[in-house]
Amino acid sequence: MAKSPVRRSAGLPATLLDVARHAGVDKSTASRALSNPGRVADKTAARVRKSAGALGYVSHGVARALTTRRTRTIGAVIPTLDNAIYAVSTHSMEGRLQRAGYMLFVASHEFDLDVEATLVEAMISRGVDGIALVGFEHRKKTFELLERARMPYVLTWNYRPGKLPCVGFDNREAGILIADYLVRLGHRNFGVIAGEIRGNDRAAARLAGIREALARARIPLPDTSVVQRPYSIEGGRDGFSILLGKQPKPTAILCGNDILAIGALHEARGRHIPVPDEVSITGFDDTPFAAVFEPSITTVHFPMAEVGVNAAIHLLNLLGVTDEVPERQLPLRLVVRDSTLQPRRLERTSAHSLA
Amino acid sequence: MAKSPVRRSAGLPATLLDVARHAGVDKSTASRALSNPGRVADKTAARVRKSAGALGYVSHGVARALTTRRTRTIGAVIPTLDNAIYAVSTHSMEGRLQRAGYMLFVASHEFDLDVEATLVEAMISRGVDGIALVGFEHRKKTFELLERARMPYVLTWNYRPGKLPCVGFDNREAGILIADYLVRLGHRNFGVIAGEIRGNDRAAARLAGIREALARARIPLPDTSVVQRPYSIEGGRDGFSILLGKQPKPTAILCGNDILAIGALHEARGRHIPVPDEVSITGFDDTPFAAVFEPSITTVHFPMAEVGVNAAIHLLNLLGVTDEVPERQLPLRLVVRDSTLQPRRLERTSAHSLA
DNA sequence: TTGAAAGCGCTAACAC
DNA sequence: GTGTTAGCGCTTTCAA
Repeated sequence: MAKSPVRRSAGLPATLLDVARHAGVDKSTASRALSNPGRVADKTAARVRKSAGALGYVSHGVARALTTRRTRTIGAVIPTLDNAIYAVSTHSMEGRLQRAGYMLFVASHEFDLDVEATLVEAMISRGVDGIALVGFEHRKKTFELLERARMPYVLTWNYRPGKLPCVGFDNREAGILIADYLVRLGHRNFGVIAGEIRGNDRAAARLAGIREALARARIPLPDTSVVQRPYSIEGGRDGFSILLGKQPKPTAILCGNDILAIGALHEARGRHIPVPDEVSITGFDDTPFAAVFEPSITTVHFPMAEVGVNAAIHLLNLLGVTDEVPERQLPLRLVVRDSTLQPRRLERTSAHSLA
Repeated sequence: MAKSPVRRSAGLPATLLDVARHAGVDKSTASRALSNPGRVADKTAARVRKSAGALGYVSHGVARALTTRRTRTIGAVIPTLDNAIYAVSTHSMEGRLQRAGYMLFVASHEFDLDVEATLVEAMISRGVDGIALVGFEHRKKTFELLERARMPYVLTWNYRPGKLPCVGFDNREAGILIADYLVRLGHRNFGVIAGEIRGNDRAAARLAGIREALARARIPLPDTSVVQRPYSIEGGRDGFSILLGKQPKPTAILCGNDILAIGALHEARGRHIPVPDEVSITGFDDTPFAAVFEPSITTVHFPMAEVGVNAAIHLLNLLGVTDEVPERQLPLRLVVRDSTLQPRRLERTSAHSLA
């Protein structure tokens, strides 16, 4: 007898060779029968399938990948899953990939771009067919790794016209959108509770957009009116307290996302500061909670799920797996709710002028 | 010249052979130098490392996995990432695995256990070293796949004494905890907005716990007082509307999670039904929002992050990567907040009896 | 301490 | 339509 007889007797998982022997064919035929049934006689294919079933054969993707140079695996390197926007976009991305037979690695770097580079290397090493990153800003090393490995990749949650492989929207525009709105309402004193900007070019761009809109309206935004806090309710609370201590008091506080806004709103409630009457508060993201919080939160709607789906499509397209063309620039929408209003002073002024 | 000279010239990623040639050693030496430096002369090791750096060598994990039969990869098959509890536990799990040099596959089955089985097979096929599943209930096929592959696995978000490889808590107890609390407050008419029970044994166990607690107190819970809705704000709103239409009106509504509770609370606010005065509402999970919602929500605290971390430890332990011993049974805690109160009728009754 | 050789399980030419 | 053969890139005995 040759080397290993039917090794399943040893309790080891069945290999293609076991299946082939069981079906009385060569392993190459078994291979074809399983993954390319068209190139094999129907009867043979059926017999092989039956043997595979009988032996509980599960293909050894690692070995297959070594020859095909495809793992049917994508890597998503994200800041964190502990924030709804990345959780939701990663979820929708995975859903689309799953439909295409791809599996997704997910790894978080907690906004540390050096860790990100390490993770990208770890994914390349594991043979992923493509990689999704968040944002435009990455270490030089990250890009080098990607290039050297000729790795298809897509940058998400941000968009810029051109041939950059990205799927998202213009974050600066999002900042302008909401700041403009407040300016038009008549606000002149602003505070900003930014999330962490380091390692987060989207947040930085949003802040830049806010600055730009205010500058155009000749409204100053001193650095002391911009506080950076972690994206948490606590962060929003802190930020609010600090900004409310400034003179002149801001009549509008822009928060880096809805969580921060909720924290700010909660702190305002605790201090019996009426929102929006005394101060307007805004968020970003438009998470489901923004609509049901009391007061409901004015925010910018980000198409979280669409980011993920289109990132998946972009990658699958690059891999030649789909002809579907990704929507690369996704729509942004200002959602006006109850947490914003004209500043009081303005009302008084109007009242005066009317009197 | 042998077969391929320095193939990097072809633009292909460097292989170990390229590194070896560049360093003037055999590839087996290069291999040792890179992954087992102790078994190689320091000078040689240094030279190999330098060559690897110069060529931008990234190890081909797929090929390595074929020989070592280890991919340093874990699979997490979860219901969805679109729910904070799974997002957070998956996040913490990934964090712990990352520290140990493991990478995580994440795949969602949207509460469909047949899909789950497919995903488990896909992961086994990709050679994961271990798998984390959510809950105890799985298709027979899922367990067969796991056994046949001799795959280390852990069941999360649930706990039962014994040697079952699980990390979580007793969901039935969670249900009892909160139902008992409401019973002690004096409630006698209950409504339940359960999340989807199918394919979710945790939710089913929670509901069973609620039923058990009520039965012990001889309080009926007709099937019409239990509605199943998707875990969403909308679901909570719907459920609330339906239950409020019943006679007798429930004085307490238990929701399957905080999201449903928020939906119910929002609907109550829309209908000007005061909570907790007219109806008490509870959740499960204790997500950060439960504390800041108005009214703040009475709920059961689930240690989401701990579930993930300990699942990771459990798996790493099974793989012999760590000696750390996982906490398998995690603590549960009733968190009483402002969305619950004694039922009004009881107040009146007491008033009467006092008069 | 290093090199030579075998082989992990699979696919893909290439013959027949 | 099916079998034969040669690797994919790495680790790992086994010798030297």
